[in-house]
Amino acid sequence: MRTRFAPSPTGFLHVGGLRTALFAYLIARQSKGRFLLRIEDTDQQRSVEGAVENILRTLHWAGLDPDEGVMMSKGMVKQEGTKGPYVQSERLELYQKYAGQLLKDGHAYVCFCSPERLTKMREGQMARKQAPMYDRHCVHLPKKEVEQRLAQGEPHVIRLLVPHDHVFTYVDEIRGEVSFQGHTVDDQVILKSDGFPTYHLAHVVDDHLMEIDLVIRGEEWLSSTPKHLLLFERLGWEPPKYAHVPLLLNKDRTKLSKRQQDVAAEDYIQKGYLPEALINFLALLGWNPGSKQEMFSLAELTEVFSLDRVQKAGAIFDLTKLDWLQGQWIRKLPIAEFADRLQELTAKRFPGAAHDPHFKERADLIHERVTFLKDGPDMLAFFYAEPKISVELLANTKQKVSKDLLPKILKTLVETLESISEKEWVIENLKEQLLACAKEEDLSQGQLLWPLRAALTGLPYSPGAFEVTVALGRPTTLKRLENAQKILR
RNA sequence: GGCCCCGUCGUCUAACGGUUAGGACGCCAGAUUUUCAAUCUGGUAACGCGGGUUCGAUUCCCGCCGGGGCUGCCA
Repeated sequence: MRTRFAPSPTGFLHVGGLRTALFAYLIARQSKGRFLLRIEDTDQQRSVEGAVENILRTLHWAGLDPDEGVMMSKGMVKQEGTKGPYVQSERLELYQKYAGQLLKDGHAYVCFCSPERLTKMREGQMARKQAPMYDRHCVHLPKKEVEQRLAQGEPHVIRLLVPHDHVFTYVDEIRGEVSFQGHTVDDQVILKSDGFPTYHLAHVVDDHLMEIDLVIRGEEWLSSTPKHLLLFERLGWEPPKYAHVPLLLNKDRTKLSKRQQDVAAEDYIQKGYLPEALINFLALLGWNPGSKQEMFSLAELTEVFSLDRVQKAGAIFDLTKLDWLQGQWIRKLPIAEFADRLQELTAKRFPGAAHDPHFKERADLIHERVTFLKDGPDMLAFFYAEPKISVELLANTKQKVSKDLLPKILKTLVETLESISEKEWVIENLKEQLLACAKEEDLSQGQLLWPLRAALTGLPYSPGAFEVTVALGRPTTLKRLENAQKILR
């Protein structure tokens, strides 16, 4: 199956767009077809510089690289494929040609109405509580007059002539049968006065010429589908299948908007979400596997995805589950990969981390405790910088460590640990010795271990006391305990 | 206003006439524990309303209500 994603380069890639792209990608992959990327830049005003690069980069991040059309190669945007160009502004003659054909066959007509007249017309219709629709003012202009005005270069558009007695019915891949009465469908402009096509004509011409089998797009297009169906019919082409996916919603169930929360995929990248997590989350918004499985890699999705399990209703874009998935995916990262990614990040704060031979073991200590990679450096800070410790931190009510008790505890810790040689400095042994010592001194485990951990890390929470003691090594451990003793005085 | 789409826990969802309406996230409680997480166990919570059809409706039909999308020479 050939599917496509066809964004407008009007800014950053919207998460809803990313989801649509994901679905199209999955269908193409699982049917061993192709996933195309086409740029819909027919609105010159709204095109934004750099938007194409950004869209491509985001798709790449998500693992959804297109295999035909507009793509990225060595950091440069280029087009690949035999059905191009894949940028609509480069296909103008094509649209004009087909618009001319429709005109010639009487399926479309030239309209000279000014924007002012149209506005006035609509206002009148609304005041009369009528549906705003073009009143066909220009439909019956004598052929001669049309030619004459055209020859004089009068601004005009081309409109699709919609037969009012026509009933449009089609079977949507997600919604089933949908139908519209012809008289409720407007004579839409298909070619603008600047010679650019509107979405409607461009979509039909391109998806036919690019041999797209299945159009997956947002639900906002559902009500324009009859126009597209008519265009295919009038051009003598077979229409593709359509799948209108439900919209992503704000908390108040309105269409997801920038006003209420971050909608650019870019925002989520910057917040540190893993592509695996975002993709997994997006897939589960509006689609379900029909099983109890919650975590899906892109490969697994390709395996089991199907449009008939896509929800009809819109889904609120609620991030709580995304955070959970993020935690799941980060813990699922193999330790080597987790360490690699974290090392780079940590080295930016602590250059020493770059060549730390023990980095992997250290990273492993926080693997289960971290949800975002960017929280990692803070959690590893005590390995690369002297921790700031205070009496307030060393004492802890919950652990029943009072300030009065601290000198004794620290002294005990120092004595016990000093008695352990470098060679015996392994977790099992430390555990055995320290626990025995606690018992001897009539201290609870918490009373002994909280000050140890706090003195070593300077943090209210961190990996366990034994793990930290081993990871830091004997000299550093003893030095930090001495420092702790000093601040008591 | 018109047209179209939609309606199960707070959220994402399962169910395709008969279930104690299931799962996940969240939340709450407990377990574990040297802290924080993580992990495990348990709990909380939903079929929008009214009519039909049927022995039986969350499920099928109709109406209402509610929500959304479209209604541009934007996509």
